[in-house]
Amino acid sequence: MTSAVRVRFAPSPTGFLHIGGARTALYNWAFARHHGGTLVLRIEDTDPERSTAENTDAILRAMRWLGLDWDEGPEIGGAYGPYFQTQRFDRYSALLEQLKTSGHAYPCFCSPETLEEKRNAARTRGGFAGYDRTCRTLAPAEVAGRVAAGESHVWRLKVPQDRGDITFIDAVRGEVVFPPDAVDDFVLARTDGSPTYNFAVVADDVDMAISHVIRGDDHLSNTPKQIVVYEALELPIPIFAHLSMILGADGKRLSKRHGATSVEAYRDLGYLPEVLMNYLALLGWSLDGETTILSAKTLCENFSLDRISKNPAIFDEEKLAWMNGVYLRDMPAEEFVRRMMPSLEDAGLITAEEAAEDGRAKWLLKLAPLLQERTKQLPEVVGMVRFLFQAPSIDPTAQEKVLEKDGAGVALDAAVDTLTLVEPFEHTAIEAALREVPGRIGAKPKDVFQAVRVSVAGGTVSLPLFESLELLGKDTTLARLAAARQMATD
RNA sequence: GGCCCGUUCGUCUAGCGGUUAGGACACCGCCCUCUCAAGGCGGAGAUCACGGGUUCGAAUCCCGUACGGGCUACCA
Repeated sequence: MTSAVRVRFAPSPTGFLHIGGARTALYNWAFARHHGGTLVLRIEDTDPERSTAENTDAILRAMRWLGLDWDEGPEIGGAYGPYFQTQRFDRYSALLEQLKTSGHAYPCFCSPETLEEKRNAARTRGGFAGYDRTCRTLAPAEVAGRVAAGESHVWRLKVPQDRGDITFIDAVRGEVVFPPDAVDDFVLARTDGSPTYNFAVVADDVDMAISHVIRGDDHLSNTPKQIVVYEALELPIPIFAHLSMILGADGKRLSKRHGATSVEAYRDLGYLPEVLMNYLALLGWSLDGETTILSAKTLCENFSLDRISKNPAIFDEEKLAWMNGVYLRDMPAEEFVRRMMPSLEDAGLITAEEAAEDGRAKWLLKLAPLLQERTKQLPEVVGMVRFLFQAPSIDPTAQEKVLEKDGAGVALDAAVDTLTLVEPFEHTAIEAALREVPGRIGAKPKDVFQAVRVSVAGGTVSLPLFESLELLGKDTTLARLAAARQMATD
C-alpha cells in the first residue's frame, strides 16, 4: 500500500502570483489530482516587511482564475492548519524545544558583525564560508550564564560532524549529492525567536504530512539543510522534485523588464485561463512530445514527475498567443460573445444591457464566428468591430490607393444601385448581387470589393465584406457608400 | 571563491545504446480566397555546447572543459 499523496504550494505573499509560481502551483495541483491526493496551500508570510494581505488575496484570486483549487488552506481550512506561517509560531517553538532537549540545537552569541567579517575572510581565502561553530563548543556553564544574563542569541542546528555526504533522489533530477560542508550549523531561530525559512518549511511540511515537495529549482541547495533538520527530528524525509526556472526571451530570469510576468497581467491581456494552464503545463513537462493542446482533465490524468524536464525554459509569448487563438476559434459562438463583451464595453461600443436585447444578441452571435478566426487576444476584437458601431474615418492610404483609383466612383455607383434592390439584406444575396457588378461595368472584382470595403470599413483590411454589410444593415451600408462616393474618382 | 544543477532546430520539446534525430510556435513558398485571418500542402532550420573515453555502435553511459543558472543571510 502506498501512503497518501499530500503536496503543497507555499507562496510568499511578497508580490503577485507570477508565471513561475503559477507553474509550480499547477504541477503540484496536477500531481495531487493525478494521485487522488491533497493539495495544501500554505502562505509563507514570516517576512513582515514584505508580506501583505492584499498580496495573499491576489495570489488566491489568480489561482482560482487559473482553475486551480486546493483542498486545505486559506478560505478552506483543514485538519492540518493553520495555513499561515505567522499563525504557527507555537509549533515552531515546540519543535525547537524538542531539538534543544535532544541536543540538536545550541545557542550562538556571535554578533552579526563578527559573522559577516568571518564570512568575508573565509570567502576571500576560498572554500568553506559557513559558520565556524565557535559557540558550539562553549562550556555548558558559560552558556547557561550568558542566557540567564539575557545576552541575545540565536539557536543553531548542531549538524553531526560525522554526517558524511548528503544524498537524496530528486524526482526530476535523479541522485543529488552534497558534500558534508554544504551544510553548516545554520540558524533555526532568530534573536527574536522567529524561525528561519529552512526550519519553518520543515516544521510545516512535517506537521502537514507532506509526502512530496515540488518546488522551484532555487531551493535545490536548501534541500540538504532541510534534510539534516528532518534527521535531527528523526522524521521521514519527503520526496523532493525541483523544477527549473522559467526565463524571459533574453534567457534571463523573468522580471518586470520582460513586460507581463504576473498571472493576472495575462488575464488582463485577454488570455484565457485554460490557455495559460495549457501553455504552462507544457513549459517543462510533456505528455508525449507531440501533443500541444490538452485539457486540464488530460493533464491530471497523465501528469507525472518523471516527464518534467530538467532545463530552464524560455517563456514564449508568441506561442501562448497562438494557443489562445486555437482555443478562441474552437469555442462555441455564445461563449466567445460572452468572453469578448468586456472588451467591447470597455471600448464604449456596446453596453451589457444592449447586448442582452434579443436583436443585438442574435446579431452578436452572427458576428462571433468572423472574429473567432482572427483573434489571438480578446481586446483585438475592438479594432475589428469598431466600424460596425461607428462611422469610420477613411484611412488616407486606402483612400488614395482605392477610392482615388480610376473607376472607383463608377464601381460605388453600381454597388449602390444593386444593393438598393437586395432584399432581404443578407450576405448570400449581397454577395450574389455584388458579384455581378464587375462584369457589368467592366472592372476587376477585386477593385469593386475593395472600393466597397474601404467605403464601409475605412481601410483595406476588414472582416469579410458580405457578412460585414449584412451586419451593418442596408441603410448604413448605403449611407456609407454615398459618403465615400464624394471622395472617389470616376 | 566554494558547492549544486543545467546544455537536442531561433523558442518549447520527443528521444532514455542502433531513428533519414520526430512534433509544435515562429519563419519562407504554394494552394484556397473579396482584404485580413483561418485552413491545406511543402520548405528551410539541430555536425544533439566542446574535448576525451567506454562500446561493434553514443544525442543517449563515464570523465573533463566552456557557458548559463541557483545556493552560499538572524530573506523566502
